[in-house]
Amino acid sequence: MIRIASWNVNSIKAHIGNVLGWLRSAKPDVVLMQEIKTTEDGFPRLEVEDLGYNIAIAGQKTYNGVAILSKHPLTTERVALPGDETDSHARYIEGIIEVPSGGTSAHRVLRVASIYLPNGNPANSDKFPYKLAWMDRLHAHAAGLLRLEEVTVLGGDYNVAPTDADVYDPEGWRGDALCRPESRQRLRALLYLGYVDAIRALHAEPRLYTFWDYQAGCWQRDEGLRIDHLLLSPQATDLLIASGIDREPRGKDKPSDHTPVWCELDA
DNA sequence: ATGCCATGCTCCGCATGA
Repeated sequence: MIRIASWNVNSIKAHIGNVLGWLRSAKPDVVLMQEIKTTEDGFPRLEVEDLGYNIAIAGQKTYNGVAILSKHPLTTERVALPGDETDSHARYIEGIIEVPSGGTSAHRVLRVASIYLPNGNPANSDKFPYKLAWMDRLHAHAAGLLRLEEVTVLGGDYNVAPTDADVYDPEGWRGDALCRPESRQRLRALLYLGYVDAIRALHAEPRLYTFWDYQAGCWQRDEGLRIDHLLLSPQATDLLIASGIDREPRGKDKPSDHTPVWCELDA
């Protein structure tokens, strides 16, 4: 059994206490982390390694930045999404994890990516076409990964609420880049390739959110959005046992505005 | 209609976020 989580921590340095506390209690085997907001030299590597994690980082000063944490051996495959050499944002890192299987020296290969998809707001600015182009690049790369027929998890902050059921106030968010039809169409296109949303595969209940704005008491009113996702390849979907959203970190003092989403694979 | 709150840096006002 392997537990894989994705969490936008909104600055690893500002929230390291909450992150370490959650790692200790939730004990995920793999963490796909977004918005670390630091270069590799500013990442609190020793504190995380002390909890038994290997670390792979694609860092950036001030903004963005993604990482992979793994209790099992981890190899970095790429630190950028292919398709645009001029894109300097640290929004993608992909790695290979060797998961021990059985009592022998055999292992199963797990491929994971930590994704921080562009927000895209305001939707009438050049940030929106950047988001859509980024999603097109992700589609092309994700299609290539499917041809490998591996156990693959593409997890992260997709900055897209798939349907109105994933938004507390669909009408109010209608024109937002997180909910625009162009964004949702591209997220659906990833699913049509063959990837499965680990939450929706197992949960039909309403008000499943992963993000609550800091403002206007959104957390206290449970006014959130589901924008963090774990997309599973068919080979990973075959192993899917459980999934969920861990709301506890969002209720702590000085929290990230996102909370972890997780799944368990029978691997 | 706007700000609300929070992050980091050209660090006390700004850009960015969702």
